[in-house]
Amino acid sequence: MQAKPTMEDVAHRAGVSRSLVSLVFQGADNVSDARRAAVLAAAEELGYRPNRLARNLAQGKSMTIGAVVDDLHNPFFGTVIDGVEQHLTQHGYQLMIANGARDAEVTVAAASTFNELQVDGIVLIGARGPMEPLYDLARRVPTAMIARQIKSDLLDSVRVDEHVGSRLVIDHLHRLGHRSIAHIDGGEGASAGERREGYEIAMRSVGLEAHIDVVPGEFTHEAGAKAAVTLAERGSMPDAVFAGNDLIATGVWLQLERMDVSVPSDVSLVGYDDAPFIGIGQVGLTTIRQPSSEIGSRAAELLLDRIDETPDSGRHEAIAPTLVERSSTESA
Amino acid sequence: MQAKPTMEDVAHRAGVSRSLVSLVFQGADNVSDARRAAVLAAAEELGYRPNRLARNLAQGKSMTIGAVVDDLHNPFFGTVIDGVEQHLTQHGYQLMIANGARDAEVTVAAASTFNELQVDGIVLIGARGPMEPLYDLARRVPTAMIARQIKSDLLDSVRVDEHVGSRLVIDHLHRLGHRSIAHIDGGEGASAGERREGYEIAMRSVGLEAHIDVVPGEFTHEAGAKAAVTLAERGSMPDAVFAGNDLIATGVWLQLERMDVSVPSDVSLVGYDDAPFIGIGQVGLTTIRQPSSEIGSRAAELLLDRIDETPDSGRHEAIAPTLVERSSTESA
DNA sequence: CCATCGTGTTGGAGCGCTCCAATACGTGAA
DNA sequence: TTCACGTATTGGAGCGCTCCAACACGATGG
Repeated sequence: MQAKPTMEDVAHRAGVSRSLVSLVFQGADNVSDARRAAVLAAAEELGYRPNRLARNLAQGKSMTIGAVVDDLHNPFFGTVIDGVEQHLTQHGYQLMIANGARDAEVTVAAASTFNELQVDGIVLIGARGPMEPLYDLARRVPTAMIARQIKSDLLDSVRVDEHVGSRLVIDHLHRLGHRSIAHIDGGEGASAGERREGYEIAMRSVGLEAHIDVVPGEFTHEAGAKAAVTLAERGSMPDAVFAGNDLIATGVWLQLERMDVSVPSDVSLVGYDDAPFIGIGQVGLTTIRQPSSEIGSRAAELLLDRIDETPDSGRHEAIAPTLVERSSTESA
Repeated sequence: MQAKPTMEDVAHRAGVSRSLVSLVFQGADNVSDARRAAVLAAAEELGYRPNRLARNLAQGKSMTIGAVVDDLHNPFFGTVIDGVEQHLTQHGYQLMIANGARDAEVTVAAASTFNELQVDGIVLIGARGPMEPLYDLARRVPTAMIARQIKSDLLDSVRVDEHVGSRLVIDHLHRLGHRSIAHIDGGEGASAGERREGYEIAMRSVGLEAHIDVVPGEFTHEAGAKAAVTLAERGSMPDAVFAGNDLIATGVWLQLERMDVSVPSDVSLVGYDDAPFIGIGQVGLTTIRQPSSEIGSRAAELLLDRIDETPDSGRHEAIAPTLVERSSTESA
């Protein structure tokens, strides 16, 4: 690692002032061509790279946005990030990502670090845990939240209406003649609660309250497999399983197959998210599709608005999801 | 957004000097309990958060590492990141992630930004494109590379021996009696070239050079589906398909099913990476397992060593992968 | 020929912090 | 009581940059 040249070095070499070098690197237009060329040449020769840390400190802004993602392994979040990133780069912002590792404290810590790093805004993707620390954060730095139902003037949010999603699932299964429909939930995961609620509401509204059966889980493949075991150990399998998301669904599916229970002939299975890989194999997974990329870019848009001018109220948008019917579900 | 209090403000409120506040926040031990308490109280009351930007600038280090990931959607990279992150946090470093979006220029740009942001080190995960700009980067900031075969003293690297992996695949298929084995490659993706080479070498060594058939692809689900169409349009299907990675394999699989070609009875299919979801369904995908998390943590370890003390030579490690036999392959 | 203007350029202060040398202040030894 | 010493605290310089007021200077107009 050679010692890093600074603007001062470049200025000296080019025979101009530090200020002039600064102007050149900011792309100012009132710099004579000769000097500009001299500066650029000197910078090139020295291998000079601007120190953005110093620049950000001096300017008081960083043109970067921090995103904290609840789980990097969740393909849904991956697509959301695409949307966020696309919108941000279009507007000259840089996106920096940190992993929340499905842990509320890690999430808050990562977000705080972003704050201390003076990012211009923060996007929380599927953040879990108590809202208070997150509100506290939102008071300090413009924040947008994705995939969680909240109502606050401190930040904006975009999510899918999970009650509608759950309703679509239950209606679909009910129409196919299934009665005992178990739900494996996402535990503490963002929107896990709403999906669970939506499931219960929907079950009631089709007269299946007696069959309400929530198996506690997590938004992971492993939790899905574990839940399948739990179901099996109870003796009688339900007619159908509504998994909290696709990751859970694939875990359930794999485990059921291992136990010689087949999908869909023995049990119908529905996921949630429409991850890219779940159409695979003889049997595609019936699931709920969320416009993930759009959700991401919309959240980014709200965030940039908020950075421009802090509004006195929060904007909270909920988008209706749709059911994608494949072959992991069939009539009873 | 309330105006941000600075150390000066805290110092003033606590009736001490700015330096003392600094000492408290650095956890210095030679500060009297009374003053420390006063400082902490003042900070609390003002809602003070240290500005890490300023701190990093003054200290000349940031205790953060930047990772540029070729493709956030690739589950293999996700697990690699886990490994990297685990090792780094253990050693007090923070991990910041940026997306390379499967594009060499985006990758270099992201890495440069990290450099300008004065990160202490950079991890390139599956970086593609010409090495020159990456070497240039490695000259400025300690760098480690994952999943790409290189030989340079400027940086360290950890990867899987792709030739061994390809060899395992071909041997497996050959032993099952398959002869025409097509390979769908990962295009410009890191290690795509080595897998392709490995495929060709292995095919030759089992006497199948006449059947060498590389279908150009990309490390994505979509490219896999497209390649399946390409194969189908040629009239005769190969006996088996060796997909460049699991993403491609799932794409191929899905598309084959759509075209009524079944796996494995009509075509045996092998993937690469052992992504968590591919065991799903009646038929699990036979694939190559890489110890991804270990690869990540090992790379992080090499990087931290390099940060401690710049070595005059690069360390390049290659780990042998293993074959996981599931049911997407069967005898001819 | 001098005042006026505009384009280019510059020095200095400042962003919020760290770090070091210098200082203040007890405390125990002489 | 005095001196030396160690501990706690402080002011100032500096990290690499931006921004602004000030300035130099050739071109313009009366």
